[in-house]
Amino acid sequence: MAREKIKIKKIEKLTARQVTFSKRRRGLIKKAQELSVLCDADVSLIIFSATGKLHDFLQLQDTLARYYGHHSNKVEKPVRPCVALEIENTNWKMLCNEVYDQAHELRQMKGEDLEGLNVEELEQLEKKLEAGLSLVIKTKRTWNEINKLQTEEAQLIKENKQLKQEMKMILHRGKLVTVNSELVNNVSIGSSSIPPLDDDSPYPPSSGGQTIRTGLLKMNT
Amino acid sequence: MAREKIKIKKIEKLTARQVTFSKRRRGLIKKAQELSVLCDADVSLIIFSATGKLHDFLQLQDTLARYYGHHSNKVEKPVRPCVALEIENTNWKMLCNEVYDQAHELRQMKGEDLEGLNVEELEQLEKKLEAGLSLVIKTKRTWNEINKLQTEEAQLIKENKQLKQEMKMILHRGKLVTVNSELVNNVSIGSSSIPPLDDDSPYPPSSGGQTIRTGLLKMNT
DNA sequence: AACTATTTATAAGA
DNA sequence: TTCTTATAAATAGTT
Repeated sequence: MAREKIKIKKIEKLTARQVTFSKRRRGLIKKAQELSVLCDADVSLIIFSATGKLHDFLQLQDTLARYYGHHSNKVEKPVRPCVALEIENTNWKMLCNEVYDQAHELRQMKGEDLEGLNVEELEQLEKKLEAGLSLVIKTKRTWNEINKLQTEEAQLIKENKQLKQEMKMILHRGKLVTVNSELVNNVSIGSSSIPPLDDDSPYPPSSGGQTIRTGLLKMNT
Repeated sequence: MAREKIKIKKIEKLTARQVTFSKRRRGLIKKAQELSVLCDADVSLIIFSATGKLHDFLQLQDTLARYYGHHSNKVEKPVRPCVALEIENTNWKMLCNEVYDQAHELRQMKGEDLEGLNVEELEQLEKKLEAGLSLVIKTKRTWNEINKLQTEEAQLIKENKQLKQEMKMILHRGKLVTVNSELVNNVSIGSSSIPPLDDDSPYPPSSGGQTIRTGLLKMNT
């Protein structure tokens, strides 16, 4: 707005940027004050410089209306540096940095953005990926083992049920001969080498998954 | 600032005040945007109208967008009072979620936090890691190849120099016999299968590194 | 920090 | 609200 028209884009030269920041900040504050007074509006303005320093925290309405009542239109700036806000802003920027760093690491682990790395760095990355991969493969193997055991278990349960059924048949035939109902209910024959069997299997297939999850958790902690 | 100079005090006439509010609000927002862009500053502007019912909440130059290089010119976000704070909160939470998700993905790529994954998910993870690893290995191989070539090149240059030296010796002896100076200077003997050699090697070792960097960049783009 | 040629914002009117 | 325009205000480059 003077001498030459400028493009609204970041001023590259540091000193020029600082000067412009200083000038325009004053102008912006003045405009904000005027708006608040002229139109009875509550205007707050929070300006952080590029370095993250809080420059102005203005709550204009109340104080300034009074101010203008006393001193016509000379402009002052009630700067109230607010530590809480500065901390908030710092947190925000730190979080942004964290997002950026993580995104970069992720991309590199996915084989992207490798241009800037030398052989040593690439080898480190390779080792990191291999370490991760080996743990994943190990975990997968564990799972496969578990699944295999689950299948075998299911097979055993099935076989057990069949055996139990056969057992009952045999005992039933015995009952027909001896007419001893107590022996049938308890399914226990003293001299038999076959262990007792119930309808409630000690390895219910439905609860198998949960048991295994717990087991896996233990294995990995 | 026009037609007539005005005193900076509350405009009594309601309609005039509303008109001025509308105009100056736009101007203020524009100035705030310009400051944020020109000087790389974070500028927030909160404008409550006199009634307190309307307000503008502006967070200019979204920090995250800057980090990711997005050009989302968030010019104006006119929202209701409670919504403004919610937006801030939402932004924060979204960023936190992003950090969390990325951290989790990273940990899993490093072989941690695998408890919750089933075989399918583990296989996906394995594939992801293998893909990344293969790219890293490929890049490393390229580098090793380049390093090998560099070494060989250096060796060849050394040998060439020795050969050249020997050649000169031979020619020098020849000169002593035939007294033919032109042959010595041009270092070219018609019947010889050895190509001419200069002091200026076509592969200077000093520029080798730079050449290779360029090549690698091309390979990765 | 001050100066000043220009650009920009805007008060009043339509 | 929007447009116009005369004028006030802001400011980019310079000193």
